[in-house]
Amino acid sequence: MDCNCVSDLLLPPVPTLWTPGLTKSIAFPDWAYKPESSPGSRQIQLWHFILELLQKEEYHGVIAWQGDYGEFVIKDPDEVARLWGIRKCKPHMNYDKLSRALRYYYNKRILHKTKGKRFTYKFNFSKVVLVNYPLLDMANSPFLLAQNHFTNGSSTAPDCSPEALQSLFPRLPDSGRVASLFDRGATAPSPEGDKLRLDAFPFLSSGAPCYSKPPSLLGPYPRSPPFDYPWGFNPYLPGAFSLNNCPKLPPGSLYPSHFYPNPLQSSLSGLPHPFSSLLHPGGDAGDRAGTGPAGATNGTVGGPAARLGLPPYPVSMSMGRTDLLSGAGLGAREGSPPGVGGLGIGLGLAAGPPGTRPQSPSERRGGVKQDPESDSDLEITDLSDCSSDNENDHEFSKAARSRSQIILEGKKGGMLPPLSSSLPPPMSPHPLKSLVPLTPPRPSLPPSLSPSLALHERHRETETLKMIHS
DNA sequence: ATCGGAAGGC
DNA sequence: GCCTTCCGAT
Repeated sequence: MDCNCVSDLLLPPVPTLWTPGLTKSIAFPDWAYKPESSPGSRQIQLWHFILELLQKEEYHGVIAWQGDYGEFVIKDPDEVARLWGIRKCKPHMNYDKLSRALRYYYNKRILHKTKGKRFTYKFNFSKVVLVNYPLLDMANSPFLLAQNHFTNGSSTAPDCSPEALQSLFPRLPDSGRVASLFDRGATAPSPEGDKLRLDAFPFLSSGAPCYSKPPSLLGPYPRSPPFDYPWGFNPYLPGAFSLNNCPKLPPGSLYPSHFYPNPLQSSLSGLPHPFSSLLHPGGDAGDRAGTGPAGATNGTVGGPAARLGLPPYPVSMSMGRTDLLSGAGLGAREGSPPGVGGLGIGLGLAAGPPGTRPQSPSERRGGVKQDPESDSDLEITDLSDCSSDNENDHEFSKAARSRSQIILEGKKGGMLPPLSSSLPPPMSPHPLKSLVPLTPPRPSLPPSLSPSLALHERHRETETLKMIHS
């Protein structure tokens, strides 16, 4: 009766942020990567899963960001339900049940329904962000200002209560207290404590303009599988993303111009130093990735947002190897060394050769693809590993598939307008502000191209850490 | 289509 | 705790 869904077993963790060239590790606390950190369950949670789908271009025909920031549309309810059913080994999952689970999130304020719009829901980013910056004192942090930003300016205040936090990460001893951020280190300088504090605040480290790596969601995945990465790089090894340990970029890979925006971005950009400086290092962030403002600014504080696949702009990337639905558990794509996707996701490679677009499940099922079997490595349709409580289980996938309809949109990707409205000035200085050393404008040249710069960064990082610890 | 109560599984 | 399943109501 065991569910041996490979999706929950084989997928490697991925680093939170991926900074081409100037690599920087922004790892969340270990517990955040563990399936057990999901309350009451060691399995993936539905909202994780939804976010996971949302960030994959190949599923944009099924589910995609649309409308307001954080708003998404389930274009193919049956298909989403099917995928969810596969993931959870629930062959009889359907949209009715899935939507019930989504409704379950209403009370938890993780999601809410966009009334009047069919199959349209909206994430409450306060929740999502909190999950990733659990130690932030949202009540006193400028981050809070970002919250109302995502609630359409209306209605309810974000649920930033410690209780709410606990509901998501009950293991947190003292969620929501920024004080704990420092107390912990001062009193019990355990490695864990240090790690927790430092990792929780990427912007305390280097002010490097990080590019957000397409997130793996707070995952159902085990976080320490032996896994071979290309170029001899394993992002999950300690220090893998430290500045003197830059992963080599695959030949021909360039930084995509479409990294994730960050729902916090506009909020943070309105903040006083250090956030603003982190967002616009050197006062010029846009030239780095050759894009507009959204291009290079989302990484540094993009950890939480990116990790969770918050609304992409303008295009999201495939999850590659970490994409269970892409068949990670069923074997890597031929021709790709294992792990290419792992980094490729950050480089926009996993989606396929340049100029190509991964075919969405809907497209595939819809007959666009002639041979549905030929790309079975991209989609898990085999439920044989799942426990079965029904003799007709094998019909499930088929039936669901036949019900699915092709829903293609003219536009690619989940286009979302960047947040344009400005936030009110911060209510109070950020508690971390005084701890962050002023950083000079950063050169735009990625350290990967400049070893001496990398050394410089390393030194700076060290200094920063010293300051924090002192 | 959407909602939420209720019961039950894990 | 987080769904899954079922179902009546709107």
